[in-house]
Order: sequence, then C-alpha cells, then structure tokens
Amino acid sequence: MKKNIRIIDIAKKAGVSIGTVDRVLHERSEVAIDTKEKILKIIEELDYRPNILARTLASKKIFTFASLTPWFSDKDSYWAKPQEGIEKAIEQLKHFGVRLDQFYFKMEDSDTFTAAAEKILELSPDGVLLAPWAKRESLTFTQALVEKGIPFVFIDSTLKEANPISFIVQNSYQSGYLAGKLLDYGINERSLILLIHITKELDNANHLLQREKGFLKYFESRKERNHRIIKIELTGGKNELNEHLQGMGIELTSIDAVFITNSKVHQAVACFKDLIIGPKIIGYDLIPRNIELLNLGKIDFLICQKPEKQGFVATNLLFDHIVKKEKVLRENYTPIDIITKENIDYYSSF
Amino acid sequence: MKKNIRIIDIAKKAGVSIGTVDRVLHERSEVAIDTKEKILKIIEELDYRPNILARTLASKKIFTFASLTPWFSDKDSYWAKPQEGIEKAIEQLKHFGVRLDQFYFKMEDSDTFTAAAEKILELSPDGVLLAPWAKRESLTFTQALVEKGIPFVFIDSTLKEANPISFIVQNSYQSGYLAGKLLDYGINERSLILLIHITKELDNANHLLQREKGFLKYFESRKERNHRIIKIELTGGKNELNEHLQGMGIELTSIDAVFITNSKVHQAVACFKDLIIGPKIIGYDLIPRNIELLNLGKIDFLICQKPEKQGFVATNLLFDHIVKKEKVLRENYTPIDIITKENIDYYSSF
DNA sequence: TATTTTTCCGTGTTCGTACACGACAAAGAT
DNA sequence: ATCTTTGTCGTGTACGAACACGGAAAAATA
Repeated sequence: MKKNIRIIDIAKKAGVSIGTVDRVLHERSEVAIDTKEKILKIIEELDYRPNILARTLASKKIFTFASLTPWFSDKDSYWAKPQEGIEKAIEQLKHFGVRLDQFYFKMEDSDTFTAAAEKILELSPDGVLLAPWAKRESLTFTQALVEKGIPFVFIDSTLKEANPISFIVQNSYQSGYLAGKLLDYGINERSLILLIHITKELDNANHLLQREKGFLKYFESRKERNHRIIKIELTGGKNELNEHLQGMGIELTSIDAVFITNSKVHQAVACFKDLIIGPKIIGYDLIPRNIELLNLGKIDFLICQKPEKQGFVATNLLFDHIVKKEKVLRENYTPIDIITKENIDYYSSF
Repeated sequence: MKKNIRIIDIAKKAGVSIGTVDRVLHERSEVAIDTKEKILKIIEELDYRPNILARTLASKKIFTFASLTPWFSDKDSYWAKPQEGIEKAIEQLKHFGVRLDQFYFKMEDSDTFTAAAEKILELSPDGVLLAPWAKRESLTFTQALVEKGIPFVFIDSTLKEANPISFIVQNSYQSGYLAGKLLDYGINERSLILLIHITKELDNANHLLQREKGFLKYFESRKERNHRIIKIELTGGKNELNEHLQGMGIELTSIDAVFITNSKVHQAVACFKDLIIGPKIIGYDLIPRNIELLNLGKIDFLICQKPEKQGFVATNLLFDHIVKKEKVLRENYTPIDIITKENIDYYSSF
C-alpha cells in the first residue's frame, strides 16, 4: 500500500520547512531560486498530488459560480433540465466550498439578458455557466468576463467568436442526419416525407437549421431511394398543419414519414390522430407530451440529448478548471440518443 | 448564505463539549440518557450533516473494496469495460480512503471462482463487487459474506436467492423486445427473420435466453405482420452459419433480417459479405469488430448497455452504503442504448 | 467514613493544507 | 557604526471531525 506524499515529506526531503514548500506551490512570495528549483524537482520526482480534502478544509475560500439560462415557468419545460443537472452537481460540490447563484433571462427579451449579465459582472463570481442565446449580448458579456479574468463554460450552444474554457453541445447537424437515417430505414422507396419546423423565429434558431441541413444531407446521399421531401414552416397554431397541407393539396394518407425539428413534435402528431396507420414520425426531446405519444405508438422515435447531463458536466468542467486547476476538454458533445417506446423506461438522464 | 452546522455548534447549543456530541454521533461509549436525547434533538433540529472532507481526513480508516469478475486477456474484451468503470470510480474515491483489491476467475472453470472467493473472505474487505457467474459457487460465497457482515453489490446479473445491497443489470428481455421492434420497423410483411445464438453453452447463458424470449414476444404481439422466424444455435466455428443454412435449404438472399443475441454478431455478418443488399442485422455490444462493421454499414444496429457505467455505478453504490452510510437503491438498470453508424461517434460510455 | 468502581464527559492531539505573522540575516542607506 | 530595507524561510493556528486519554462526580462496596 503506497502512502500518499504530503507537503511535509517534500519539505523533509528538501531540508526546508513546510512553509517554504507551500510558498513554492502557491507562488505566494519570494523563495531563493535554488531552493525553489530543488523543491520543484522533488515535487516532480515524488509525483506529489495535493490532498483536495485537506486543501478545501483549510482554505476558507468559497467559490461562487453563476449560471445564466433561459427562464422557465414549468418544471417540465426543456430548460428546467440543464438547471437540474447544474443543481445536482453543485449539491455534490458543496463540500468543496462551491456555491451557486442562478440568473435567468427571458428568451424573447434580450434586455433581460443584458440586465442579468450586468448583475453577474457586479457579483464577480469565480466562474460562469452560460447559455449564449442572444448572440450580440452574449459576446459583449463574455468580453467583459474575459477582461475580469472570469472563466466561463457554454451550455447548449457555443459562439465561435468567444473563448470559453469549454462548451458542451449536441451536434445538431449529425442528429438531423440520424433522423434521416432512421426514417429512411422504416419506409419504402418513393416515399413522401415532411420536414417540419415549428417555431416563431426560425432565423434565430440555428439549431433547427442545422438539424434540417443534416437531415437533407442524408437523403442527398441516398438519391437512389427517390423520396420526395417537402419542407414546411409553422409557428405553432392549432390545426395549422392541417390547413397548410390542404392548401398544398396533400392528402394526409399519402404521407409516409414526418420529421419535426424540435420538441414540438406532439403538435404535429395531432394532425394524424384519426388515421389507423399514420406516417412514421420522429422528433426531439423527452418532454411529457412527447413521452405520452411515444408510449401510445404515435411517435416512433425521439432523439434526445440528455440536457440534465449537459448542466451536470458543464458545472464539473468549471469546477475542475477553477478549483482542481486541471486542464479540461474544450469541446464536449452530448450523446445523440435514440428513444423508443421499448427503451424509454430504461433511459437515464445522467 | 446559510452557514454549515458543525459539531461545535451542536455542542454549544447543548451546553456540552464536542467530545460528548461525538460520542452520541458514533455511539462510542455511554452518555447520560438525558444528555443524549437533548443532543439528538438538536442534531435533528439543526439538520446536521457531517463534513465528509473533515471526516475522512481525521479518520485514518481505510476502506477496502474487493472486486470479483471474469478474467480477460484483451483490453478490448467485454469484461474489461466494467473493470474500467470500477477503476475510474476508485480513482475518484481514493481521496476518501477507499482502496481496491481486484480478483478474477475464469469463466470456464468454477474452481477459480471458489479459490478467489476464499481469498476475498480471508482478506475481509469492507465491501465486495461481484459478477455472480457460477450460480452455486456465488451463493456459497455470498452466504459467507452475509455471515461476516460484508455488504456486496452484483454487477451484470443478479441472483434472486442472494441479498445484495443492490444490483445493476440490463433488462435482457426488454432489450430483445427492442431488437424485435427495430428489425420489424425496417422490413416489410412476410419477411424471413433469423434468430441466432452463438455460444458454447447456451444453457448457462440466461441473458441470451431472456433476449430471445423478449424478441419472440415482440413478434407474437405483431402476428398480423406474418413474418417467419427461424432460430439457429451455433457454437462459433468458421462458415458454420453458411453450412447450417445450406443444410436447411435456405437461400442467403431470401433472408430479410437477422438478430444475433450477443456480441458475436460480427461472425454472422461474414456470411452475408458478398451480397450487395444484405439483410437488416442487429446485435449487441460495442466491441471493435462490431464497430467496424457498423461503420461499414454491414450492421444496422447495436444494442449497448454501457458496461463501464455499470462498474462505475456499482462502485459508487457500495461507497454510498459503506462510507456515506446512505440508503441506496436496490434495483438498478442500465440503459438499453441504440447505436447506429450515425450516432456512434457521440456515444459515451458513462 | 474511606476506598474502589462505574458512569459520564472535557481536553488535547491528529489528519494534510492554507495562510498570517514574524524571525533572521545580508545588503544598502545615513 | 547604526538603522532600514529586502529577501528568505520557519512557526503557529485554523479548518471540522475522530478518537485516545484521563479527570471528576456519582454510585457501590468495604
């Protein structure tokens, strides 16, 4: 049983006191250059790893993390999930002196983003977890963070122009590509496929466009299947899809497969509820209404990205960087999970 | 910011010394009944949670865990995965004074199991992680553990007759059911489906029989699809499947879908390698040869169960029970993950 | 009453690290 | 020659909990 190396072991070996070793470890104040080098060498040799327990116990420092994510009213809503993950991580990290301050913004009002960002800057936390929704405002914010030397991690999406210590996102393009594959797998040649966006501002939703792109790319690579793909943009009104299809002169029964690019898939399903054999349907996210429809067999597949895990991992990345001072992976991708009626009961969000 | 309750806070409030509070906390020696009750009440009131950091730092106790799993020679083999998970967990728990002793047995020789079990009993660890492969021997072992008061956790499978603090397994039946669904989704009516076991001792492999059962159950519930299912048992020889099919007078091209009940799926694929459009194929586990075939499009789906996570979770369950003295969930199920060429790059084993 | 035993509980040290404080010597300033 | 300054480094205390030791009071025994 190998005993752990302690500061005092280093000190003894170097013939100095623990205080001196401590100064070297923390670059606290001046140490004679020879002594410093000797100590560093011994630290290297002995492969010294500080005992985190003792470190946190001794240091009265409290680390404050701030999170800035979209506001949600319902605990079943999508954005509640990353928050859950963040909170779960913080719960475990409490012992290490980590505290969390949560801030929210309203997705439809970028002023709320700016206001929250200012509050965070005023607070000057040790690290920030951020969903960079409003692009311009996010950039201003992250610049200010960089100036203050506050590290930050992106959740859910990332900004090329910013410089986070890491980000954790799903590869939307690839998930769209997968959706294409799954639908294609279940239909015959010469099928009619709908690609549906249901959102109020498609321009702002880069995710959805990426999913579309991946989806179309898949079928481009399978031209020999001779499918016909129709793209439809909706805003989420009732009966909207029905009317839209009528307007285009498309029979419900002629549709073989449907891809909805986000969690609004339940809205599209309503349209087909009276058919005995409906089209194959694939959409996103395990929200309660989708789960219900999946279990009823009305939805064939849901693609999911473990949003809780996203928050959880992001928080731990920040912790590893700030407290443990380890190098962390910059690019983190969430899995692209395939959920069906048959495996949903065994799906875990972590 | 709520300050953490310490032992000294309790002591002050009760008008005693920290030593007395400590005795109550650990039932170390006698404390006057009044004092004890008063202290317990205050502990309750203040919702005192001991600081794990300080606790482990002060207590020189070292917890020893023992693991007993099948021996493997190749780091790519299936049983290397749970080991990886166990080791990763132990790495994190080292700070809390947890050490691991690994023991192995040879799957084909139950004497090696008994020998290892005896060594473990001799070692008297604080907890045991166990893959209960040989049933009779496992029961003898766990009985001895119970007698010595050593808690244990089952990995990969469980024994009804034993009483582990928890077990973590995949629901094999359900995974077979899912395999049925996925295959059925991709084929037309009146298809020819092969159900193939490739193993030397099918009787001993309850997993595989459960998978078969789930698979058949799915199709029983979809009788109207009018498929024909042929069950084949192989032992893993070269060209075995080919010869078998010839013997039965089945054309390769007439086969629409194939389900192999374990990770040997790559052996079955070889049989169809010359066909331009082969059957739909589904099997188990992300071992290198399967991954290769998945990427080549020769295998459509692999069902996976995060074996690393299994080891990881099991170790943490043991830790929570023994060190943190928390209640742990008895029944734990691993996810039933669906892996395709399109999402494999984003699959994480944890 | 004196002595021993038992019951109850306070004190002090320890774990490994952080950090404030100040000691000491050498170099420079007056 | 005396006083400051500066560079080095050791000592002591704290963090919160565990546990050994032994002291004081109460109870039991002589």
